[in-house]
Amino acid sequence: MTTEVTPGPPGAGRDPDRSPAAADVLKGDLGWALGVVLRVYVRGTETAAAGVPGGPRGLQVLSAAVEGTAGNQGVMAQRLGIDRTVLTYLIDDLEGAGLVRRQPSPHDRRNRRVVATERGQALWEQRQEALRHVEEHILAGLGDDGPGFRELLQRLAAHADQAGGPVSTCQVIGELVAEDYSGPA
Amino acid sequence: MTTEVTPGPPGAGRDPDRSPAAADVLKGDLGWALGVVLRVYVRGTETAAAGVPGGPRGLQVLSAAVEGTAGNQGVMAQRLGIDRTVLTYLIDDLEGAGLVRRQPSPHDRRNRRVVATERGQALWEQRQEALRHVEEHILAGLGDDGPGFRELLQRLAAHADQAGGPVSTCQVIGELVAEDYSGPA
DNA sequence: TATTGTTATACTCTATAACTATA
DNA sequence: TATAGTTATAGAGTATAACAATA
Repeated sequence: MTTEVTPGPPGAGRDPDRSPAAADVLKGDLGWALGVVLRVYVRGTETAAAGVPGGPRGLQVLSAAVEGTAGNQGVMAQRLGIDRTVLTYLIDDLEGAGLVRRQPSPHDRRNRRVVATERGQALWEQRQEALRHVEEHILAGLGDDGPGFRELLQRLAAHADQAGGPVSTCQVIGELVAEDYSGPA
Repeated sequence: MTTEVTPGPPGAGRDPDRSPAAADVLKGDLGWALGVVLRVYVRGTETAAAGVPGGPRGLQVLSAAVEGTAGNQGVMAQRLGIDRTVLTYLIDDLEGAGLVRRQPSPHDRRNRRVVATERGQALWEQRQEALRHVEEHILAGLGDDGPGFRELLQRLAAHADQAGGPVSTCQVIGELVAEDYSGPA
């Protein structure tokens, strides 16, 4: 069973496959690290979101509804990082389950405020407990530094949430990118 | 243009839609924060990965190939959090572009080690620079705490990467989950 | 028989565009 | 005319299952 354990430094082929500092490039990659943690998180919340229509994402929509700071579906979609059209389906299902309700805004009847029903509120509070368990279980890997990490992450997210709207994110990168490698050699 | 700015505390409907502490539930949500940051990251890397077949994920595969600690495609897929079958397609495209190469293991000819070609290595080094720019740009939102956050995140990811394999992630959650809310009231 | 990788197919998920209503 | 939301449809993405090669 899996006896191949990288039996030492291989003799290398004919061209320089050896990297100058290829020790743990992935571990140094911010995107990889974020992906790993996020995957573990959503897998943990899948259990906590059992029975909720949209799964973990549906539970997030419910959270946004409980929060009630969305205003309309558009900003809620942007805040959650999902398309407006798929949010429609998610809300449809949550509304069908009696967890949320579409409340047309009296000021601008095009806008619809998504609010949690009494039942949705109760369910949210119940599952919130499970979510805290998952979060603590994940952050336990950091020991005493868990709360510190949480605070930094939230600061970062709050910052990125504002700046992430338009293009921003550095135009300078384009300078470094010239050739196109999609074609064969 | 968007004159609806939440004109103060609304008078509330008939049932208690107001939450006990619904101020910023999303900001307290670890999953939401991770998602926001990850989205900003991948959007930033899309530019840095321009021309690379698989986009940001293809660049990640290339990184894994440069690292060379994968052993076979299966563990690489697990490490990158993608399905083995889709990894096949990604490697196909990268190989077609002359960036990586499938190297059958001499010890177990079922295993294929994915290694970067000279061209892939060069491209990786070039784009690595752009990736660092993106990461620094994101972490700049934390000021002096950027490096600290990076270190904590990497520790956490390395930890979760090991424990995330089997089920783990808390069985206790299941106890809290009983009813099914997928059906209508 | 078990495992690695590939392939084919079906499925889900996403997003583009067209439509309704409100402004 | 412009915007919010919905709907329909096409497209991308994903995963299940069957297969070939190797152990």
